[in-house]
Amino acid sequence: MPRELPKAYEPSAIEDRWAEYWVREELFHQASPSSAPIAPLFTTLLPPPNVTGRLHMGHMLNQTEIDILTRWRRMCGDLALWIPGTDHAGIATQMMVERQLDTEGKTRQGLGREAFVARVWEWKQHYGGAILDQMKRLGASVDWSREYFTMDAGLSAAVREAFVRLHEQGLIYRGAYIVNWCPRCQTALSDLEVVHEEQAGKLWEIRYPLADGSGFVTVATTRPETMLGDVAVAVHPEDERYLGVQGKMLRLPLTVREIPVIADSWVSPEFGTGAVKVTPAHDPNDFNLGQRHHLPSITVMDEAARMNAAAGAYAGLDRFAARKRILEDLETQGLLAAVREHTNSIGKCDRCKTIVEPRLSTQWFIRIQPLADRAIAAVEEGHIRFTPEQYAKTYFEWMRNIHDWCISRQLWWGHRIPAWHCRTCSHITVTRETPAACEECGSSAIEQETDVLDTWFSSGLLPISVFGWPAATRDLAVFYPTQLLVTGFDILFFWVARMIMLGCHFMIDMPMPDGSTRELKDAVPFREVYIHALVRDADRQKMSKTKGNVIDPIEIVQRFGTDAVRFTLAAMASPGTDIAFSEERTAGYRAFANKIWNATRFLFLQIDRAAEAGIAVDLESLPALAACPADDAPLETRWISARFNATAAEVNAALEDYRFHEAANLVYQFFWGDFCDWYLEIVKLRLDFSPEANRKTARETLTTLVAVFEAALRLLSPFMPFLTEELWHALYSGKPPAKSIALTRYPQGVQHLDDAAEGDMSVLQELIVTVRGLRKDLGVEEKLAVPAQLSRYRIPDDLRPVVQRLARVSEINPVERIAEGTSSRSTAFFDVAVVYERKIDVAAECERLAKELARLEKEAANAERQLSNGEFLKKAPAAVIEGLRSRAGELGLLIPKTRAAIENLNCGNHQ
RNA sequence: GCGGGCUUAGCUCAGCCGGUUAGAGCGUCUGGUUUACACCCAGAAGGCCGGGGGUUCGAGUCCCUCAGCCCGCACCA
Repeated sequence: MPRELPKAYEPSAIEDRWAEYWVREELFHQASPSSAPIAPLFTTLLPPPNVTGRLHMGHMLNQTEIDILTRWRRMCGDLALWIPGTDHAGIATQMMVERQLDTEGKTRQGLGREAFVARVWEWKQHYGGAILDQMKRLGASVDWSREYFTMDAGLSAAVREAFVRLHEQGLIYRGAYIVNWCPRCQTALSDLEVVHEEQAGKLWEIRYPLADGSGFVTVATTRPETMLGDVAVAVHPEDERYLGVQGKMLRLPLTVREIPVIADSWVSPEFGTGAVKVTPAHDPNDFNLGQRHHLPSITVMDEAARMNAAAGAYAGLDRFAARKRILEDLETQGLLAAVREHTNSIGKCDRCKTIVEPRLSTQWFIRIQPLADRAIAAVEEGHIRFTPEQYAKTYFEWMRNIHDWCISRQLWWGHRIPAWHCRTCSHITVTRETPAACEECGSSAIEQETDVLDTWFSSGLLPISVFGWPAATRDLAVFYPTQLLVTGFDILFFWVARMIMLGCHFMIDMPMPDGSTRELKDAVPFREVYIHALVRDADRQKMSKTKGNVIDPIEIVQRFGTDAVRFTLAAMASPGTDIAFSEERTAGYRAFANKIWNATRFLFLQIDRAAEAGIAVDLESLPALAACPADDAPLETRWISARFNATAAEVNAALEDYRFHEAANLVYQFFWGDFCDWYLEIVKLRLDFSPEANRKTARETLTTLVAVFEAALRLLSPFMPFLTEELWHALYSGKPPAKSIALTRYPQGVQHLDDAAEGDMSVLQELIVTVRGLRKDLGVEEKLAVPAQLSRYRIPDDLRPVVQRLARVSEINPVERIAEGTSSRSTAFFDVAVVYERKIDVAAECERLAKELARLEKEAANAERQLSNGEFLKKAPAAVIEGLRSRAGELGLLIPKTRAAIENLNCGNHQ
């Protein structure tokens, strides 16, 4: 049956079809094995994108990397399981729906909690799948039957169980502390959800009069509006300037209150005036100070950061309006002593960029130290390995300075905290099942906590919850710990660190499948973490909506094809280095795909021609053939097999270490450089199917050609799954040995399969390239074949036509000595000359030779020096010395040759 | 303040455990429709590997230092 491919590679024509096929056929479904698995496991979780998300380059990089590894491991014979899902993303999703309501003139509050949450679910059903649909289109080889959502019933039950258990263990507490508060979202935030920005601000110095009228104490502040909540002024106990005022009372300006001057060594005398106002309700440090000195707290702002009744005349003003007014009033009263320029770092809400207000409020916290201790041990003891390694350091840095985790959020969308407040006795009941009455006093007047949990609480449980924890499921027994997590550094603390803490904490209590006690090494959620880089634009700028330099992966994919974009990301994904994404590069890899496409067309043409001559390729035995050609096979056959095997071995080794860029470049180099540029061109001469030709040669050549090609497709498959799937199916013309190339075996390869063939071939290649260069120098027209002379080397007879054809020479004759007056080149293995009447540019040639000679002499001197150095001979490895010796031998030959050539051209007279 | 990273060809980047002549893609220049491919083929030019010092038989690679750029973390009002 003739195989036909359109002339040009058109990715859009094939990709949708295969993407749909892979999902429809459930090719990547991985059930949990019923007995102990015989193959190694390869399990990984998709970092769950927000349901509100649209796919961006970061997702695409992440998915490309995981997919390459998963497809590779699967083809290597592992039980490969990649689990997809989405995160409910509390604040982000709530904001999205609120914005939608806003366009309808509605508000969340107007709707009420229940209706609002219903509305969010509705939104989720409608739009929440978008990002996963995009993922399907990109060919991610995930098990769709295991898709999760962090608010699914099962995962919600796990969340509740985890919360209750931590509470029972005394690791969850509730209390009034200063937290980061977003006045727009009107919720508490964890430290991680606050992003700090350096900003030019002011430091105001304000005079607080002594109550006895004996003068002032001048305080310095960046937040004058909070002064209305001041309860003291603090100075360093040994600060001589203030020794006299310690313990005295001050009159707080703009109010009728009097506050004391207290002494605390936390105050640094160098900063500002050395006197600091103390506002426990609006600053974390002041809060601590207040606790130490048993001071009251006065909250002067409401949830929206407007001044409240306690702010007296300023009540109702927004915090910044209040600041302005207060400064004006102080100025008027002559109490503003100075205004200084001051840069400080301002905390903003990660989601909405509103300036965060430290606020005293009652929240739920996790006592994190015990969890952190174990999480540190897990990495220290090597149970979890980070790549690149430096991230382990970052991880430790954070873990060792960790603060308790504020897990309550004043939102409606999320996992509601399983705690019930008793209106009668105000006891709080925390239970797994919704209680009917207060566990303390039995009153039925109980109400569930209105707060929900931080989104990262549920995603932090994913490695256990996706497998059915707290139940002791088969999945959990088999698949936990997972092998690998691939993610970006931006969620190292948010997510990776939390999974390690929560995973270790809960799983250490769960016995191993055989009933033995679980050790830390088996309690970790994953054994390896690979942190990938950031995708930037072509100018290395961070992509951002405000800059307008966001590259939409879908748009790029439409223009260049998924395979080309995947390959670009892989080829640029050197661990630890950000990716400057450039379209030119992607265009280059589409060209690569097109190159393979056309090589395939050539191949099919040959198969058809052979078939017409009655020669058939045995497709069934193909995969076995690429490995090991016969000893008496032609050089190019042995060479391409050796090259393929070496490439495959190196690709496997590179993937083992997450060196995606090396793996990709190796395949690229092999396919384009070795296979297309050399092998196909050589083979063209052997593929003679005419009756008078040697049919055995033709058949064997064709078989090797097809076998190597088929194996190379498999090698490329994890990187370019669509193209390879299409061509592989086409090769087998509708009768493939498997449902997908993704289910075939990955070539493992062997290094040094045939070094002799590689060595011989590289001399031949050098010869051809050298002659081409000579032809060019002599200005020989491209079409014209000219004679050449060769000494010190004998071309194998069967390759003579190949050299003639590829070097474009009419005849290449072995000679004793190259004739005088011809243009020649010498290498370590041969001297070759092209005979052509056209005069060469003698001056240019002399210059080239002079440069060449200088280079060779320098290198020779260098080699000489090393080889006469006793220390070198004593300490350097034998292979290095041997290599240098043989190179020195070559140089000893080349230098006189080059000198002779210079002589020959009479260069001295042409300078 | 603490921690980390980067600086190699015009551009974007590779260069693993230190080892013979530092690579790729793009761009540039020259010449080309040859049994698939102009999304192609052939050839070429282009590098004191940021500066300085050290360790070593040997340094782009290891150490120190300086300069420039970037990124995390942090309660200094």
